[in-house]
Amino acid sequence: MKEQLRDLVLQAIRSLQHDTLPADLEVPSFVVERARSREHGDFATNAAMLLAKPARAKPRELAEKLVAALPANALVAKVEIAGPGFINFFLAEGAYHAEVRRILAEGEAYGRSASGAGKTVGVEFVSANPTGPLHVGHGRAAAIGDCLSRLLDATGWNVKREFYYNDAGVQIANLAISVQARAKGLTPEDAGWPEDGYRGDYIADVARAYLAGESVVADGHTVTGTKDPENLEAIRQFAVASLRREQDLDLKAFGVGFDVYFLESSLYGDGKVEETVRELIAHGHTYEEGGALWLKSTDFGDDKDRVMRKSDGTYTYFVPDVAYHRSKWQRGYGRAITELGSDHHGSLARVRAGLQALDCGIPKGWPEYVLHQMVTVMRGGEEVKISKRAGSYVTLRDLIDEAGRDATRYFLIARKADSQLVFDIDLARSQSNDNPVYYIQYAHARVCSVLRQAGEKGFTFDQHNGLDQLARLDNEHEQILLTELSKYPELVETAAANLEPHLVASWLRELANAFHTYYNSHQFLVEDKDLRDARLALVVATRQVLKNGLNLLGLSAPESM
RNA sequence: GCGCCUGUAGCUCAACCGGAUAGAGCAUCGGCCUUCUAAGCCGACGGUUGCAGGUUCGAUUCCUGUCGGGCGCGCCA
Repeated sequence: MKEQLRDLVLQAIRSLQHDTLPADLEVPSFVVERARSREHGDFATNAAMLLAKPARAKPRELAEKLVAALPANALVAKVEIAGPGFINFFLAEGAYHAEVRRILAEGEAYGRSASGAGKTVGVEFVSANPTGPLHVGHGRAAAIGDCLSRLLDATGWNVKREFYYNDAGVQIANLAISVQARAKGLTPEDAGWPEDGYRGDYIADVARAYLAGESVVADGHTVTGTKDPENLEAIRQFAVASLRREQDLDLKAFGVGFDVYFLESSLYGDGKVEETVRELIAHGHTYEEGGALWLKSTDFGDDKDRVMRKSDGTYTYFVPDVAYHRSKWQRGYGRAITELGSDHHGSLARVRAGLQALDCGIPKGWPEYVLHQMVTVMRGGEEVKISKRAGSYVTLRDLIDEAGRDATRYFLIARKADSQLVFDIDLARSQSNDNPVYYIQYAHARVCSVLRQAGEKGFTFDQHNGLDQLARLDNEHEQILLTELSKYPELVETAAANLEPHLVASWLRELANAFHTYYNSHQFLVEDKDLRDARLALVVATRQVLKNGLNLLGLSAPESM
């Protein structure tokens, strides 16, 4: 709808171009947007106000001319000029009726578009190292990354979800030592416990399984415990596999999966790290100082130069980071999105600088970053910091077990990524009207219930007739619901373009509200067959859009509650 | 000290990347169930958008300064 109106305005501008408007006019970036109030019609454009200056005319007079030049279109019933020079469009009823037909015809595909044109986008998120269970922050990352992926998929992108992890570095060595200590019967309270050892109970579980000779399947291969507490390498492999598997189980319970699991060690194994370093040197963006190799990242917008190779010969972590992103580029990700906790935002400028220094055609703003702020968990008005299993932090598993998958996902996605988030466990687990998740799902379940009731009352829903009778939908609540439904495609487009999945959450609430209000003021299962079919058509279309929206957030659409 | 994010109703948050009278939920108060699930609906109350300037037809949105909160500033990852 919006696009069609935009085209009309554009045509009007063009037709005025040699007359009222200068011929060499650069058409300003006017917007067509939803009117806030119904008095202002359905859509409004600010075109006249933006053109007023180049045309040296008064906005309202220019608006008059634009309106006169507007081509006729079946969509538009009435056009008005208001305020400082807004042009308000009142749509024909038929425009909304057509939208209902479209919803029922397209079903799950309603709201999908082809704007991504099948191009590939890599979305990296979570990327937790296998040193412990996933925490709330990872949960937020998982929810955001997964919903972003769904949004991009819905707008025609070929999405590759990617999880990158370090299976060989300092942290992993520390993990192995910790498990070994447990295997030898030490506890974190004992004198011989490793200095920076991981103290959570899960370490003891891994040690126990290792000593029992259990087998673990993770990322497609099987690792069996050798039972030998002295074999640190065997312990490392077993521990990494155990924790990877645990994380995968948590992610699966959360409804999140990946296309690619990328191991940092593979970058060393296949020489990609060395290759990246050679490239950087070859392009002259490095220098040696103090026995270390530096990248002149300040040439590319970083605030200081960075050490690549320490004087002990090993690389700093950001080198494999650059090599990894280079690999994404080489694998054909013309677009890449990296979702990170904002505590890592320091790496952003560094990685981009490294990629620019490679001089291999990577665009400046590549990859795009989506950063999320911290999550604090509250219960009974107090902050929760501890989980039994992990010790020092609240795990994603804790939340899923307590509040359920849907509520957890909803609460982690419903806020803008760059604002801090308070996760209220009491609210998330309350099965009451306090909880927005159930509010939305309830709307879906209610439609299902109405259809069941229809059957019990001996009514059969004739959808074809209903679509023919849509003109019978003439009350205010029906108008509001029709309008709300038609916003869905625009919403998906906007949320995807801005990388803001929270917009879907808040809009779904509005749609549910429009439905509940309608439900409370009108009976759907009336004796008048034509009216009944028309209302059922509207309500079934609402159910479809609710379902599509819930699906974008990875939430279930229950048929009864 | 420097950089990034942030400040909107008592609380938790929106506001379609400059638009018209800044919107929801929770909380508080008051209404609506012999009728499709009340996990619902309706109404009331609640605001100098942290503060001060600037840019223009118009600012919660952009710019500058300032105050408060978070995070980051290693030859750690």
